[in-house]
Amino acid sequence: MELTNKQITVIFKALCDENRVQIFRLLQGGEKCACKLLEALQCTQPTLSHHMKILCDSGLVVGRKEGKWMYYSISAEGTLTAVDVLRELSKVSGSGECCCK
Amino acid sequence: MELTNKQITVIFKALCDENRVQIFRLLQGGEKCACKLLEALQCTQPTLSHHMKILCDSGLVVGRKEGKWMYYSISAEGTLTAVDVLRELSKVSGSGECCCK
DNA sequence: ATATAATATAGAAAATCGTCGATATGAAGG
DNA sequence: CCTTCATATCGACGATTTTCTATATTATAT
Repeated sequence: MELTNKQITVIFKALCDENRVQIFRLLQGGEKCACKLLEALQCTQPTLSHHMKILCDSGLVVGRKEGKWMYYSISAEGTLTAVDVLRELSKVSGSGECCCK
Repeated sequence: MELTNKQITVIFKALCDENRVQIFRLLQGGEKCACKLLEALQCTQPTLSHHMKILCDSGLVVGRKEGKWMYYSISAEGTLTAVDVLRELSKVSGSGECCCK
């Protein structure tokens, strides 16, 4: 896959904000319409729209338009990628022949 | 485990910055002294110190003091927790009985 | 066509974050 | 004790992010 450092930050930026984590948890209950999320979220509609854009850009969430409604859900592919990236980053391959003595 | 939304943001904030991802990748080679990281990082020493604090606060990295040197390494426990949190967040348990029709 | 309803975009204010230079802390060596 | 070296903290500044109000877009219904 080989993501750049920049691309990695875009993924994890999605989970850097409390509101977005809360949205994520709401989506664990399955696909939700934007209006349902808005009810739960104590913020204005443009603010929700902004957060949904960041979540979708990260690939962790996908949106689907149906008529005038937007439905959002957790992306199985996106979250798998994120877990992979995190596990890859966690791999330590060296012994750490340090250093300044 | 049961982390709050706030605690989750602290974990992923660690990987929201390109420099910190780069530091993480350097630590994949094993424990490194701060001075080694500084050489690789094109930033000032206070900036590196600031990033290391955020990385340690996230639990993904641990620091060890030895004399006047600080050694940093990837935390196996912290990264496992992070992967767990991410996998837990990715679990969809509902069908999404939506919604506004 | 016009009105209504859901969502997105633009632009600005406020808060947060990343960065720096200056300085403080703490450990080792003369 | 005094100096030197590695790292941490402080205070400031610019950049980015979050949030809002106002407005635009797009789809449905009358």
